[in-house]
Amino acid sequence: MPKSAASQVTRKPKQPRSQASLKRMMDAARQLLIERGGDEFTLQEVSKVGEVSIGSIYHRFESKEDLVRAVLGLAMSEMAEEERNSFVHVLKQSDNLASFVRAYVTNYSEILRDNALMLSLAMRQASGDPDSSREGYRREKDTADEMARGILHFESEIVGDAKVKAHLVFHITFATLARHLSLDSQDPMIEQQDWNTLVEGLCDMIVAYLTN
Amino acid sequence: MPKSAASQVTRKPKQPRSQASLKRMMDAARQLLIERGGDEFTLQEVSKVGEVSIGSIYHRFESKEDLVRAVLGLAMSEMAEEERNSFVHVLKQSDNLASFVRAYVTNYSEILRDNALMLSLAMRQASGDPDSSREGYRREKDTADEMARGILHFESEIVGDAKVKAHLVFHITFATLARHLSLDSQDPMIEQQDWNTLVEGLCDMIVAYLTN
Amino acid sequence: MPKSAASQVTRKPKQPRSQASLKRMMDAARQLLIERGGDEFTLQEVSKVGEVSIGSIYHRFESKEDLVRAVLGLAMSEMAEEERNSFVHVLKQSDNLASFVRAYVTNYSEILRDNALMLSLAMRQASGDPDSSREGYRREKDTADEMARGILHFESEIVGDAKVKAHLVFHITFATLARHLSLDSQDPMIEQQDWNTLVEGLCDMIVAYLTN
Amino acid sequence: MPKSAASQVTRKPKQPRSQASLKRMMDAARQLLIERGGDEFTLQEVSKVGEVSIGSIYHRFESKEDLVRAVLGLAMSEMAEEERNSFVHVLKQSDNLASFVRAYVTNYSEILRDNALMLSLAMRQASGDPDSSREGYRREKDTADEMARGILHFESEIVGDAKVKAHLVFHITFATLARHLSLDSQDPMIEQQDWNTLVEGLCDMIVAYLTN
DNA sequence: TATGAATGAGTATTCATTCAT
DNA sequence: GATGAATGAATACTCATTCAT
Repeated sequence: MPKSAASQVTRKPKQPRSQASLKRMMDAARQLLIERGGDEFTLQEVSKVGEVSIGSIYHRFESKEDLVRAVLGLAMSEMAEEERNSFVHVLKQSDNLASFVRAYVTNYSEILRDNALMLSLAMRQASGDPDSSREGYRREKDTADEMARGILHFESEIVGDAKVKAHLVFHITFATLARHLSLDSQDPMIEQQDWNTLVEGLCDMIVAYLTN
Repeated sequence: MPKSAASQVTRKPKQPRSQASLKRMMDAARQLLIERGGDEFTLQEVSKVGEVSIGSIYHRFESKEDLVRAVLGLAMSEMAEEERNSFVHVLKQSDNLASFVRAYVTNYSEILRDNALMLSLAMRQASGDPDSSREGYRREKDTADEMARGILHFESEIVGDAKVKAHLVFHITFATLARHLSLDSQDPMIEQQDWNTLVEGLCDMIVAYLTN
Repeated sequence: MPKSAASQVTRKPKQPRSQASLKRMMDAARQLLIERGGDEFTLQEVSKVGEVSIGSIYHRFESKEDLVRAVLGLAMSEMAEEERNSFVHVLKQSDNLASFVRAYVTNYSEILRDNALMLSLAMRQASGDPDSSREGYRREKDTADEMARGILHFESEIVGDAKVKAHLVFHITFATLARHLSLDSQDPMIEQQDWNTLVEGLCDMIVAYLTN
Repeated sequence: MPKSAASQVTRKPKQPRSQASLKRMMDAARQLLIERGGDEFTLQEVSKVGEVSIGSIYHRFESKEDLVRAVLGLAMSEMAEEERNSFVHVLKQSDNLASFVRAYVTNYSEILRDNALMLSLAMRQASGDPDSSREGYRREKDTADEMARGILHFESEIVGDAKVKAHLVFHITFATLARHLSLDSQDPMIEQQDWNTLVEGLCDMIVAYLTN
């Protein structure tokens, strides 16, 4: 069971009333984060939207940055959870390397797409905040390990060092998808058509690489 | 011959004195941009470092943002110029697809690495500024076209639609390299060892994709 | 009972501490307004003189202009109150039209004279600020109505349409007095001698007009 | 013949080219003064609109304020000239006091109305600028003297000290008309209907005063 | 004389954070 | 614990005026 990311930066309230207020302020912050496409909101606004006093926010978080970090961390946690669930599902249905890769990349790209805004904010946050950066790397590594484990199920089809290749594949996959999603969070991103072409090409490339 | 990017946002001064002052303010801004890793500097500082009055800055640029845009645009222009020069060189020395890809990716990754900070700033700028975004897309497309032209020199070795594959290859190359450089500009990035592994793996993947 | 003009532009604080701070900032602003003969003062100065933080000012008012508007509005309110009090007094002591007119104009001119600076500032404010303008018109109309009511006490002495004449008389009275006070707020205005002549002549003219 | 007001604050250029440039800058300033309803324009704008260099402006005027003063002074001069012309005309056609007063006030009010904006700017200018203030008083006195001379043509009809009464009449006339014009320069002023009522009432009052 | 680039002092406003109630 | 009024440092931008060319 994933531990709440918020717990890492917050005094955990025991009272239900306090838990509700913590939820309200984080929800408000998330909402504003999405609306504004960044942290260009004031704590006054969080206070208003979430119906929490500013003092309460400072009772839970040491700074505005802390609050934002917690919200993004939680979002990333939830995304990781989605990934794990999706992964189990994908693995069950795949009986060869090509179909696994295709299924995995497709699913993963959808998850990234759904979380594009929060992800890009978390990545922006990471540059410049060593803690977030480390956290991000850790999470990315977890996912990479997982994908590698999946690929290794089909080790017999792979030519060369399966482990090394698997990790490389993940990094390239993530970089490519992330870039084409997060390059810009408000534009319509890439056209659906191009997106499909990109994903398919990427899969072909991966399979070619692993099996040659 | 590439036209200075600055010319697109600036009244071009004819006087040598003015040109010098324009250069001083842009240099100062670039220096501060690098030192601070972002636009967290004041115009007072630009004024001091560049020995230009604040009024002069506003005489040339409509806003601080404009100044930053111009500096980043110029840096991107210069990088594009480097790319073009490098490309000619690379093409001359390569007599098969594998060696071209290897040489190109290696050279390109070095150029990106040298310009990592400015590039990441430009990318950050692009998200949220449609104009910069468009400009960035245009530039990326130019480079993609160029790389594709290079790959097509070895069309005979390629299996499938060379043109489509070539463009895909560029996008994946750029995404992978950019991500591993720009994700964070102040950390020591990736270790040199890992970096070499990444670049080599990427090349193998590309070649495998193109020739299968 | 007149409602404080300030209440119309300000969040009314319930706490005594806050009320005190609101009073301090308005007093400071009024003082500076008078000292400088206009709004050529900075909020830094208000902050210093009134011993209130700049933030507090912005907590109460949306802008410097708003603060000035509130101070002038309050001053005009107070002046209107003075007028009302004076009017009752004047009416009691007068037993014929001539003596009423003389008493009224004299008293009114003294009130205007005492408030000359704030009045001229409010008039300046009104030009260019529709809200203030409307407010000014309303106030002027109220006073005109009142004076007309006074004159109508002596309707039997009046030749022609008493109501119409009464309003005209007020407008001419106000214009004449205001002009000779506000034309310039720092100069020694008109000499006392001339002023007396003016007021007397004005009264004569009014009486002649009403009774012919 | 009226001496140009500008001559009092300006070095007079002998060259026709210079005269043209002086005219251009004053015209530009007048235009901007009218457009903006005040001196809220920059010398850059004067420079652009009038196609004169900023240096040229400073060659003719010591400061922006000086330029504005000159433009307003010129406008006031022209208005005075209009008044004089109108006065001669009015006097010729009038054969009794009442008709003279009526004609004079009507004409005068039209002149004021046509010059309302420049007049109100000049009055604003005067408060706070002793020189302009004195100039304004002088001009007003000239007009007062003139009107008094007119009234004295019908001395036989007047009861009391004609001279004293005449001056008072002028001041009250001017104050009333000026106030109802300049109170606000952008609003539609007073309705035409009210305006006519005001002017007629004023005339009646004056005649009643003079003949009783 | 004419030009217009350069100067830089001056100021309203924002908002994270504190702390008295 | 909760509240939200108070704090005040920090900063982009304007524009009259000067003066080198």
